[in-house]
Amino acid sequence: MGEKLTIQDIARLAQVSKATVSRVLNHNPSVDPALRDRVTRIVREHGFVPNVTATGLAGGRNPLIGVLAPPLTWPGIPEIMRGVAQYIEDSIYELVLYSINFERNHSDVLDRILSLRLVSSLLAILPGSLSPHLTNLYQTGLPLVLIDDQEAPGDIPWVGIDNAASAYDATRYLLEVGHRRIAHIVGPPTYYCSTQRLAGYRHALQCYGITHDPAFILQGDFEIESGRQIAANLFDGDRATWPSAIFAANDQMAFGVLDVTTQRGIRVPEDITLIGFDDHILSGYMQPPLTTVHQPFTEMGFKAAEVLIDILGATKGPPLRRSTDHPLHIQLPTSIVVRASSAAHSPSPAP
Amino acid sequence: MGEKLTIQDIARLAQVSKATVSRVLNHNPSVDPALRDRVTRIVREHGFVPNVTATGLAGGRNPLIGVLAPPLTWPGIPEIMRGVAQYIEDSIYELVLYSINFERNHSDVLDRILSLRLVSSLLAILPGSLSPHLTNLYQTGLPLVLIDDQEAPGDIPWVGIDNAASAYDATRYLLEVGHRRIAHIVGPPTYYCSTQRLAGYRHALQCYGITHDPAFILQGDFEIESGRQIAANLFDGDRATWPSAIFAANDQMAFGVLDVTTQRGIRVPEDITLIGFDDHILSGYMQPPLTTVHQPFTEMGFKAAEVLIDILGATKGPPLRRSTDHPLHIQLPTSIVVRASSAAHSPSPAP
DNA sequence: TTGTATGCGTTATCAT
DNA sequence: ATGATAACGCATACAA
Repeated sequence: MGEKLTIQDIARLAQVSKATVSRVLNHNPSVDPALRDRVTRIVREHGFVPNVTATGLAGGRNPLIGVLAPPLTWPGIPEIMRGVAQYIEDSIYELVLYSINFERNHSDVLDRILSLRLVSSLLAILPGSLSPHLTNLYQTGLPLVLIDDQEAPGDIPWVGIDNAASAYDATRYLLEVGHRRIAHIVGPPTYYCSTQRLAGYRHALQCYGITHDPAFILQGDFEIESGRQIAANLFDGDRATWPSAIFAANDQMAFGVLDVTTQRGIRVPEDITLIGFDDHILSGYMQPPLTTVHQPFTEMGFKAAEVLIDILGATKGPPLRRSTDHPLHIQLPTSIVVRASSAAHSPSPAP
Repeated sequence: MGEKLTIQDIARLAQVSKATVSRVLNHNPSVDPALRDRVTRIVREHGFVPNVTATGLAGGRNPLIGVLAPPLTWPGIPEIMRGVAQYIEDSIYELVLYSINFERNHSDVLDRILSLRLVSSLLAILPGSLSPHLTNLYQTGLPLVLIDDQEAPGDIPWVGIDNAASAYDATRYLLEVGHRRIAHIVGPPTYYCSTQRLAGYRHALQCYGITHDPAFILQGDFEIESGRQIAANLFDGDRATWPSAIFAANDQMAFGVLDVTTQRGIRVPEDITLIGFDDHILSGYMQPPLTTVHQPFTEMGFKAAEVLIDILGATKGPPLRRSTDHPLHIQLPTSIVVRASSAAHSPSPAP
């Protein structure tokens, strides 16, 4: 099993030339069926697997997919990677993981990765500051798929969710259980997902004919601490000015809000209803458990891997054949996970 | 930046032969300092990086480390991977991730991985049923490091914790705050860590002169449901028979216990004190937050990567030079994280 | 349809 | 100390 067989050995055993073995291995149609079977049998019998290194050198392409990912301890990343790994596992590809540390890595790291010529395709997860560089690389032919909610999707194949629609749904959910005074804690304004979620929130209010109250739009930064400060500030005000519900643009900020309500004895959802976004793995364990918008992280990873491998499969060696259709953007559906932070009752009977 | 320079190009630019450039690249001492500088400068100017594939084919070794890991959504795995990635990031190596699904993968998958000859070294995390196969491969020269608590460490380089000592510490902690009736929920008996933790528990009781009560040794299986059932069973009994404290061999079983205490209105820690093992990412968010033994997952990953790369560095090409010392086993220290499940008035941690 | 020969980019073994 | 040149294992253009 562990012997280092080469294509030469198989050729000798099958009484054919290396070239023929190679053709069989690569499913070249111009090979006699009988011969093909004989070679195939011997290959299988000996468990021969072509040396990836040699194949890569000779043929150009190798079955390696580079995955650029933030630290695996970030929320949602393990779930995404699980999906990626799941799809790749059933393919002929292998996964080369580049765990990037945004505080230390710059675009030269990306250059080095590609210079090694180990991987010739990339699946980038939340590339952040690397985005512009990746765009350049894509223009020059690098097969690339993005999972990114910080930048608006461009020409690059992209997998994600519809942030505006999801935020619309979350807000409408609150409206439908009777809330009319709904605040929104916004994420960093430079993030695409922040502005989209804000837009969805606004749109929902508009649809329900609710006049927009600027005091209910609260600027956060996705960190738990910002949720804490915003809540403290809000609850410092006269109770009459409080909203009856808060829609936080991510779960972490909602955690911050919960921290404050717990400290001050403000009841959730009786005094104030709370809904987050992401379905963080901790959300179901909060006190009370947090209602939130579930992001299908695993499915996103799975789909992104599928898209990339599709692109690779369609490629007949360099130069890469690019579809001239509109850019490939895949939006996966989200869903609202109702938990106790919103489930108790409606504050006022709906009309 | 993206041009495909070869060693030949550099040779031409530096007016030397490929061989010399190769020597400079590989820090071969037998090269004229002046020449070396000239070549080095040109290499840097052009950002030349040798093609990994070609290097691997010609030289045998490549800078690739295969990491065999369970699904990234398993407890502790992202933390371990974070440590692994952190160390590898600062080395010349790259990380090839093989996410293995224990329900589907068998040892033939391992064979295939090695047959590809992509990676020639492995870092295996909780290899489970792959252990015997890995042992064979190690015997035949595969550079390998294990992070595994299911099997007793053998000849293979190994990174982990001292389960017996850690369980001893946990039990002693309970004894020192006054408990004398301490139950232990044991993990699967086939796991090395289970028997070690049980041994540590027993040893601590012994040291405190406490007679061993078989009724306080409860057989679980590391799953949350077993904790639930054991607790239900325990609390069904006469209150006089209850222990005053429970030491669960992992946090998940402790979660199950907490589930039951909450349902039945049993106060923790007032009525019963609880301590777990692992410091699961959810433990600090339980109600009440769970006191537990912290496993230094990130450090374990970091250290394991360091050990493997040390081994690789000591290797002067195949055959691998093996140290004849005693097997390399590294035990990292654990620590007890005291939270409210064992300390009545400890503040609840901020998320 | 099949075999021969060349090349992929690098390292290593010879010479010089 | 440096330069040719032969591997490394495979794919492929070309010849047969």
